[in-house]
Amino acid sequence: MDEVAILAKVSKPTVSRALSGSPLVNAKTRERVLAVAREHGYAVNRNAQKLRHKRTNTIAVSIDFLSHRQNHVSDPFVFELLAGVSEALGNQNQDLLLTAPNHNDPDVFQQMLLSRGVDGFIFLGQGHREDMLDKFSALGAPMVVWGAKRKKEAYCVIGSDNVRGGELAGQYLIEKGRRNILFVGDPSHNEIYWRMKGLKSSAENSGSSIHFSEMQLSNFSYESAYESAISYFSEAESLPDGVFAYSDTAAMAIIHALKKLGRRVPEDVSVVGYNDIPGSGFFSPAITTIRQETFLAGELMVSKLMKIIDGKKTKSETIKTELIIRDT
Amino acid sequence: MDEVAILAKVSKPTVSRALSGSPLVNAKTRERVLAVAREHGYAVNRNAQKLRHKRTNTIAVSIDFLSHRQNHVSDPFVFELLAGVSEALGNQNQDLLLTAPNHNDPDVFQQMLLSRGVDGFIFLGQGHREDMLDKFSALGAPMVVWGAKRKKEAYCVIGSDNVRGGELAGQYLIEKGRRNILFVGDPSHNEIYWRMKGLKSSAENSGSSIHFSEMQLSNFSYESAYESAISYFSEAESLPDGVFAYSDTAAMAIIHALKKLGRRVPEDVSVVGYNDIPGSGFFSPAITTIRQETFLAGELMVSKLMKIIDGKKTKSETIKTELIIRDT
DNA sequence: AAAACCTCTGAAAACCGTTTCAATTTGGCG
DNA sequence: CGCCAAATTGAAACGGTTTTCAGAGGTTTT
Repeated sequence: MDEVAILAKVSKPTVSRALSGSPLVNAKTRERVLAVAREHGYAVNRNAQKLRHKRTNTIAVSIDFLSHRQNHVSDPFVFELLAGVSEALGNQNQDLLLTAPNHNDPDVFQQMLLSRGVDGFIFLGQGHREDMLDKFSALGAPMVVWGAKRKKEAYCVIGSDNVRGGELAGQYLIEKGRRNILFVGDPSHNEIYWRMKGLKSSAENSGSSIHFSEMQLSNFSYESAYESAISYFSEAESLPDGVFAYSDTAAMAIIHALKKLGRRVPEDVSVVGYNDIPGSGFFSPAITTIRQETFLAGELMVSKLMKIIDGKKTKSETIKTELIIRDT
Repeated sequence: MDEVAILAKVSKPTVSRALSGSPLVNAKTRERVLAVAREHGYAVNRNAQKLRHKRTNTIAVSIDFLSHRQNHVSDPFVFELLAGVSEALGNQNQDLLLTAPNHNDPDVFQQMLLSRGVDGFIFLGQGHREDMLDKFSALGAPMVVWGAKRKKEAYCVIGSDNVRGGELAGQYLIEKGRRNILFVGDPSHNEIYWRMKGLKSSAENSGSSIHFSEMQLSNFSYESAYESAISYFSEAESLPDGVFAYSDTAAMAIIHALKKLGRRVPEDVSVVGYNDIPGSGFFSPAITTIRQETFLAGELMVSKLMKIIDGKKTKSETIKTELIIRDT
C-alpha cells in the first residue's frame, strides 16, 4: 500500500480511504489511486483488514457431515441447504468456512470464535449435538441452527414445521385408506421426533382406528436402512400398508425393501418421505413427500445470523412446509 | 497476549513461543504460560498470525455449483467429492473456504489470492470454465482441478479415467448383446467428451456392427433431462437397446423416460450410469455404473495442492475407475 | 581461571492495513 | 478583506502476532 501511495503521490491513509470507498476522499484523487492500484495489481491484505477491524466477514458452516469412512452418507437435502446458505452468504459478501466433518467439540468452535477466525456459525442439522449447541450458545456465540425448535429457546432455530409435516403425511395416508401405519426414523433426533408426533396426532384425530408402529433407524445409509427394514419386516406380525419415513432417502430404501418382499408400492403400500430431494419425483414409484423451502431457508438463516452478529434480537422461525403428492 | 505475558511473568515473544510449541522455551515456563492461557480463555488471533506468516492455511474450494434459482441441481457426486476434500483438509489443519456459487470470474479468484485470503484452490469440476482455469493457472495460482486431463498440462488435474470408464460401459453393453447404443450427455464438457470417446472406441473394437447415436443434454436437472429424453425418443427412428449416460442422475431420468415410453429396463434396454452415487443401487432398476473413488480423490487433491503450495512439482493423476454391475 | 558454548529470554522491528486527530486548503459570507 | 465552516489530507498510533538479534546466565572445555 505504501508503494501505491507513493506512485499516486498521496499518503497511505488516503489510499486506504480511496480503496474502501470512503467519502472523505476527493473524486479525482480516488481515480488516481484506483488507476495505480489496478495497474500494479494491488489488492488490500484481507488479514490486515480483519486484524484491524476485528471482524472477519466469515461465517462457519457446520454440517452434520458424515464421512464415507463411517459408512455414512449425507442427505442430498443438506446439500440443498448448503447451496442456499452459500448463495445467501455470497450476496452479503460473507465468506463461508466449511468446518471439518469431525469437529463436534464445543471447544473447537469456541476456539474459532475466540481466535477471530469467524464471526458466527450456522449449524446445518442438530443431529445428536444438542448438548453441544446448548453449551456453545450459552457462551454467547452468534449462531443459527437448522433443526427443530426446543422447549426453551436457547438459540435461533430455523426449520420446517415438523409437527405439521407429520400431520400432512398422516392425513394423506389416512385418506388413502391406510390403517396400518409405520413410522421410520430415529426419534432421538428432535426434528424426527416431532414428525412422528405429528403423524400420531393426525392418526388420533382421524376418527378411524389406526394401528401404529415404529421402526428405529439409526446410523443412516441406504444399505443399513435397507437391511434394517428387511429384518424389521421379517419379524413383524404384519406388513404396514402405509409408511411415513423421516426422509426421502429413507423412503427410497424402505420402498426397495418392500418391493423385495413382494409388496407393490403404491398399490399395496403408500409411502411418504420428507424433504423433496432432487430426483424424488423420478424414483419409481415417484415419492410423495413433504417439501421445505430450502432456498429461502438459507437466506433466512443468513439474515438472522447477520442480525445476531450486529447485536440485534431475532426469533426462531418456521419454514413453509407442504405436502407434494405423487401418486403415479 | 500482552496480558498473558504479564500474568505468566514472561515477555510476549515467550508466550508466542510457548503456545506455538517452539523448542526454544523452557518446559516449566511453557507450562506456566499454557496454564495462564487456558485459565483466561486466551486464543491466539488467527488474523494476526496470518498477517505475520503470509500464509493463511485456507484453501478455497469452488464447486460448479448450480443454484436452485437457475433450476440447476448439483450432482450428489460433487457432494461426495466435497466430503472427501473436507476431511482431507481437516486432517492437514487447513480451513476450507467454500466460494460463492456465482464466482466464476478469474479476477475474483485472483483477488482472493492477492489479498491473501487463501493459499490455493481446488476446483471441483471443470464445467465450462476451462478458459478461466487456464488463465488463472497461467497467473501462477496454486490449484488442483477435478476433471479430465487436457492436451497440454496447464494445471494439475485429478479425475477418473474417463476413456476407460466409457470403454467399460461399452464393453458391458456389448456383452449384453446391445447393438443400438445411445450416449447421453453434453460432450462440450471435457470429461463427458472422453467418456463418449471411450464408449465409441469399445464399439469399434468389438467386431460387431453397432449403431451409435448421441443425445445432447445441456443444462442438467432431472426434469429437463427427462423432457429432453421424451422429446428425443419421440423423434428418433428407433429406441436404443443400450444407453450410457454421463452420470447416474442422468441415467435415472433416462430410465424414467424409457419406462414412460413402455420400455422395460433392464429387460429391453440396458442403462449404464457414472459415479455410483449413494442410492444408485436402490433405484429400480438398480443402476449399473462406473465408480470413482471419491474419497481417495479428495485426499489426493489435497496432498497435491499442498505440494504445489510448498513450491514442489506434481503431475496430474487418474483415479481408480471400475464398473459396478447391477443386473437385478 | 579464561574461553567457548548452550539455553533461555526479551527488546525492537516487521507484517499491512485503518483510525484518530490535527493541519492545511478551499469556499462562502458579511 | 477577515472570519468560519467544510473538504481534504497526512502523521502517528494501533490491532496482535512472529522473528531477528542481542544478551544474560549457566556449563563445559582447555
